[in-house]
Amino acid sequence: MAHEEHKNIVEATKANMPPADTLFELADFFKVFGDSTRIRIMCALFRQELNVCCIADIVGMEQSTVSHQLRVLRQVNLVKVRREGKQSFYSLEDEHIQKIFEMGLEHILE
Amino acid sequence: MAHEEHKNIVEATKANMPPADTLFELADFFKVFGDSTRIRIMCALFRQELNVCCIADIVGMEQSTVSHQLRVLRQVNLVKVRREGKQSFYSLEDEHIQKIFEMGLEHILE
DNA sequence: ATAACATATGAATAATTGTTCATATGTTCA
DNA sequence: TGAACATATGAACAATTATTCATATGTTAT
Repeated sequence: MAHEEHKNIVEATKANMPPADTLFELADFFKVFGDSTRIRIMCALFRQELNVCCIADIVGMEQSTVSHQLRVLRQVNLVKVRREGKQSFYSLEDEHIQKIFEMGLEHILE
Repeated sequence: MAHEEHKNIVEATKANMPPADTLFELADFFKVFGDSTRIRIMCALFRQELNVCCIADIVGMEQSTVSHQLRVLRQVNLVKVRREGKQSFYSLEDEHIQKIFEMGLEHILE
């Protein structure tokens, strides 16, 4: 490839990309979907809100593990908490989640 | 919460979830989106196919790094290669990618 | 055949991250 | 107040992973 042409393509492409920090944020967001424990937690929450020990039972992991991961999910606004007495009920925060899930499933089931 | 009720919710939720291995696959798929270098590579490929050194220039990383990450993207069928002489031209394999991107952006820009 | 170029790959390193154990915090009820 | 329960959190460890350097492979043109 000619040197000039290369340069042009590079510059034009760069100019059309979202700002770098947006893309970093985006990667951080998807990172949250990249763990099977978190995926299973979100999936469990599709039907209804659940408290922590139910979630732990469903995904078959320690309560502590689940608590840690719920914090991660909360930090990126994917789930929210509702405190009721001793229990914390978690639910999905965002309707994008189900759509993102579906797209991912469509891809891997091809 | 009563012990019985807990058990019922747990069982009902488990029964309605996709099989565990599907969810593991799903997590592995999203893991690929969870790295900013790969995100930037995919983003660069939205406009047109590109060869490896163009991509390296655009994302500002070593050719080697980009090659490694392109392999990852190829392994999960997110990009494909077309060889032309000395060069390898990469392009997006799947139209889901742009939609998944958009959903992620919608979420973080809220 | 050899030089020049483009890409791929293996090994090593550094950094990130998921899980667990132990324990702290917070809530309810006797 | 104290016991029992639900959840959160800190520290430690193991495992994964992204990047780089060095080099191998493959292609073109002289």
